[in-house]
Amino acid sequence: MNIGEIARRAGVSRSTVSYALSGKRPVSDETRRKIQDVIDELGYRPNASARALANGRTSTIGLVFPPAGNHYTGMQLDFIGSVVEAAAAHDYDVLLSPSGVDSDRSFQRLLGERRVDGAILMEIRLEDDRADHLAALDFPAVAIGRTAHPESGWWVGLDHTALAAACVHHLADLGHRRVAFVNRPEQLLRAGYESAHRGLDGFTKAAAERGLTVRTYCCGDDAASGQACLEQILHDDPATTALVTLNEAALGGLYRGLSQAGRHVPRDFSVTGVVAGRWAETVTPQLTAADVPAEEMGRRAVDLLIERLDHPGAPPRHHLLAPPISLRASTGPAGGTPSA
Amino acid sequence: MNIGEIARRAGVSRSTVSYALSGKRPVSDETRRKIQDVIDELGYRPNASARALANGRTSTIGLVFPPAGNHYTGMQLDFIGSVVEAAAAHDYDVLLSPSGVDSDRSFQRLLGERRVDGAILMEIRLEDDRADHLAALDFPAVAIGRTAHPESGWWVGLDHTALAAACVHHLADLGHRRVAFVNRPEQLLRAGYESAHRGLDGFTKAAAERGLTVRTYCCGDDAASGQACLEQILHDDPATTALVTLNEAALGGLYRGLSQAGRHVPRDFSVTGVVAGRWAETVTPQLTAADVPAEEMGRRAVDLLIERLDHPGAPPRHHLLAPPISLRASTGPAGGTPSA
DNA sequence: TGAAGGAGTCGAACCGGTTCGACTCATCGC
DNA sequence: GCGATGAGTCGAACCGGTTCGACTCCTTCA
Repeated sequence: MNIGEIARRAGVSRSTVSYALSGKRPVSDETRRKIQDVIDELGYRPNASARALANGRTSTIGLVFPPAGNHYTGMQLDFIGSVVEAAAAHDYDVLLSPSGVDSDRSFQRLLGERRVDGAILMEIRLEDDRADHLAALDFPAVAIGRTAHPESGWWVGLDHTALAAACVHHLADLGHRRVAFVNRPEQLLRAGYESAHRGLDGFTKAAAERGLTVRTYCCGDDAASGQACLEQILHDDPATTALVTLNEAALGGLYRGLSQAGRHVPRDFSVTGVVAGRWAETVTPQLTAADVPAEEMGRRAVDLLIERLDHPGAPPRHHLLAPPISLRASTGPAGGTPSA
Repeated sequence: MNIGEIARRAGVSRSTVSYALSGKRPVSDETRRKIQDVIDELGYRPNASARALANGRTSTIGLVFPPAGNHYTGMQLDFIGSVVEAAAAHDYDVLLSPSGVDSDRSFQRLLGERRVDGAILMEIRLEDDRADHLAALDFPAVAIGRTAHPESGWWVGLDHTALAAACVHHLADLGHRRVAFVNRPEQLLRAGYESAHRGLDGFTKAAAERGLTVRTYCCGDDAASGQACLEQILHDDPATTALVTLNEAALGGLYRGLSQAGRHVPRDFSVTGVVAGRWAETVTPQLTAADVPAEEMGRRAVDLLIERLDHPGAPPRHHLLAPPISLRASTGPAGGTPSA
């Protein structure tokens, strides 16, 4: 069941078996065939730990994902799925690492104990100690999201600034003048999550540019918070006629709040934002939104990481994506019905 | 940076360092302190591959999850998150394995190459070759779901039969007489997915028991399919006043279909089913449903697996869960408005 | 015809840990 | 005063691969 056993049965040395498998030195056809027969017969597969120990590569990448205590959003699910799939295509496995409460500990496991060849980071912050740490170690990593200093790193990012601005322009073009912004939870904003910050930034600037009256809100990642947030919005300014949101998980709650306030979407109230496409389609009316290309981002992150692993010392590369707004059914001209 | 370096700097042998770390043999306080100082100074962590090679355990469990080509449902996301979290609590990492198109290949990676100590299987089928294969190998595995022969295995399951029946009884108690069942996609039913089969079974039997008129449907895992399915239901029997579904991802589409057909939930039409709680709460009105305790199931699966790893040869254990129906807002008495 | 070179193979060292047997040295009981 | 006991330590073997250097043939070409 190990390489020695194969060698014995095939009547060759262990190194010959190794070379027959790796092809790193020539092996005669006859020998190769004999070895292959034994391998097929016994169903032999080389031990991954031994191989990793010998050649220093684990063929595994780490996926560092958000604290498990929080809810996961559908977008994160899409990232995970696409990363696993893309990694498999390159013959890499994916090790999940919760960068939760004790993020140091799991980092130590991944890097210190050499469990992975490289890492993909999710839920990036503008000032991200994990990213800094990895950069300082020159450890092969790719971020999904970009820090405040994006030039020096490897990442795949979404241009949240531009996307939020595009949402504002879309609403302004439809004649909306009083618009709310529903962000991720306050605790994430305080922690410096880049999507929350850049999205807010893009929203604010574009709104100023178009002379809109705006209010901005943080909202928990669940339906109940979304509903509460919407009540607050209408309480603070009943004349609000539209909102932009980054908060996928709150979307259902926002819709519920609107429906209970008697505002029809899109006749009385327009909703748009930045959300993964398949989740935008689950609500009624379907959400007009900048669709987060989660699958593409995961795939590109893996491709970049593989490239970095294959070419150590290569200069940093990155992709900044800015998908267009998909027009669905949740936005319409302002003033269909004057607000109560 | 390896154990020999630590030993050299501390002026002891490699084995002493190993014993100081593992505690498997006594080491004097003074020696232990010297070693610890060196370790702290250098930030040493033992190499996981070397350790795995030497003691035969990787401290990693494999999570075999569904084909990536399909959409993931929120429930699956919850499983993944809770499994990772529970595994971390036991000092295990989680390796994701897509059991996709080429499920043999990734199985070979996991088991043949000894990348994991044990495995957790998701999306179980009644006749599940993966489960059979693992059982034949006596490989430590725990299924989330149960096959047609549940006595012999380790698993954490949901009593879909009872849950679907409970939904039927709930609707029958409210006076509904014509009820539809919306299952997972036909391809999954054909493949023998246990939740689809047992759920259908429980629905059919309970409906017969209560003398209901029923139709059953398969429905794709997305909103568009849900909407189409609902149109079909009302086309086939416009007098239908309620439905039971196992299809979380189609839920938004079903609601949209109802709304577009002018059926108000719950006044004209009741909806219930088996869905993870936090997703039941994102739709409006919130879904009265048997809440899938995804988090608990993931946690219990990990606990069982750890137990099995720690006590090889222990007799099979399992948990069959049957959470009660959470009454929310999507069901009501039949006949509120006679159907058009 | 003999040196050069390449194909094919082997043995040994190595990767970085763990663990077993053996050794030394105190301590203790009789 | 001496053997038994156990704490503390070391060296060597081992886990299962990879890789380097060296060796043997067999061709090829001067």
